[in-house]
Amino acid sequence: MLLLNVLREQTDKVIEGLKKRHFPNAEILVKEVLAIDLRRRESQVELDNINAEMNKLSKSIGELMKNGKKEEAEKAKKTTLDLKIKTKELEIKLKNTEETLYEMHVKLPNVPFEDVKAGKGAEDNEIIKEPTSLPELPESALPHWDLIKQYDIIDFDLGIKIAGAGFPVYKGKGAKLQRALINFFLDEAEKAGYKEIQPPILINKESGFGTGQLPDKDGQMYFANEDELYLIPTAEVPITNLYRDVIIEEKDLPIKNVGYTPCFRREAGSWGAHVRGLNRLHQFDKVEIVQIAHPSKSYQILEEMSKYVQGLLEKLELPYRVLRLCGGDMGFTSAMTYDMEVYSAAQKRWLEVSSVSNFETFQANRLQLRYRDADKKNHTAHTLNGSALALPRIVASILENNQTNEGINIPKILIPYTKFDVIN
RNA sequence: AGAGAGAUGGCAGAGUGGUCGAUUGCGUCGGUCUUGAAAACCGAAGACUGUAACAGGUCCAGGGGUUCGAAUCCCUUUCUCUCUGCCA
Repeated sequence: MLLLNVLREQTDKVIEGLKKRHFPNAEILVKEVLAIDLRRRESQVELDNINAEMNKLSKSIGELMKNGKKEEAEKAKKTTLDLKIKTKELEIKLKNTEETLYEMHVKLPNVPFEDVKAGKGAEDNEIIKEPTSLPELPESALPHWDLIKQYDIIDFDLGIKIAGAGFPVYKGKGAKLQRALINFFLDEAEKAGYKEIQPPILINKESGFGTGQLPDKDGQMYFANEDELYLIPTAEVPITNLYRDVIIEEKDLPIKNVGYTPCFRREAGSWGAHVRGLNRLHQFDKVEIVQIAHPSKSYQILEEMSKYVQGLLEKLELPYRVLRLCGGDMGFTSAMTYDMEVYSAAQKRWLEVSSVSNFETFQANRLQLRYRDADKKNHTAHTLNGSALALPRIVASILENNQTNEGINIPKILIPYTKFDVIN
């Protein structure tokens, strides 16, 4: 959430930023929010003044009662009656104004960082880095949805039987490969200074709001109605919300956490022919890195996180490219995002396997996440996160890129984890 | 799930209708003393909002109510603890 005073003081910058996202009616909306905000403050001041008067009167009534001046006290009581009516009226008015303001305010996405290019969608993303050449497979090469059947390692039909489409069952070496990847990612993160967290995978409304999934993405999360809990779409939600309503000492920044969790996404309306096999699922595994950072360091940290994720892909010997998302393709809460895409040679497609973002203060404002500097002053912290990595597409590209006539070769770095070097 | 008790500042813990934003202890920070430290003593210190700055306002788990006035009384939600039941 953008702070209203930022909106007030940097109106043009905000409008310009939202235009980069091709956010419809940016200018009108921001101006309207500001107008309502002004109204809100006027009502607030009016109410404050009446409250001040009431407080004074109440105090004096107490004083009079104590001194036994009952009649005068009764007289004073009568004068409060008018004030009370006014207070009620103003409170209702203020509440309405606040609600209107909130509804509009909460719909404003984050302002992109200055380096982010304007753009409508995926076609406008900048390619920051890409391989000089792409792997080529023989004509007989199979996409992963055929390979998993051939070697009987991932079973979609069984998943459909017990849950539904998009809930695969991993079997034998398929399950072991998953487990190996998870352990590998967690070990690497630990080496890089991240602290491992195992969070709950159901979260409440407050948490959903804190990281910005609610109200923006309500409907994309599974919801356990009886208990009003959401299944997490990413570990970002519980791990970042660990720091909701927290004031961190400046010297403790940055805070680096990593967590492995299953992730659940309804993916309502986003299904199609191009999302076969492991390309899009309702449930998948992901290791997520999360940092709470000092505002002056957050972009440096974003670069570090991006490099870290690239390092993982290099260790897995997967061809990848790095994109900087344009305004229109970024998530609602992000100020700048790098996407890492792996080339899956049998599908001849780039698959997004990681998204690393700096949210600046957008989440922290919602979370009330602050840090205290040496002068004991509180400031809003910056939050960042990134997938490191999302499993299914990594599995898909390992299967496809490493296939041979004798079987699928396991990347060298993973063999100590899988304890086998080929799937056959 | 049932019965009871409770939720107050970083923590512990007072406060049961009127200068209470809140006694006190611990912890924290500053000072005196000391070569330095400890101890002792003195002092400071919540968050949010608002203003050019003051002022003012809000906050004692969340929401609602009673009252001129609520941390304090009533209703409600959530959570915690104890006992009973059930269960990985």
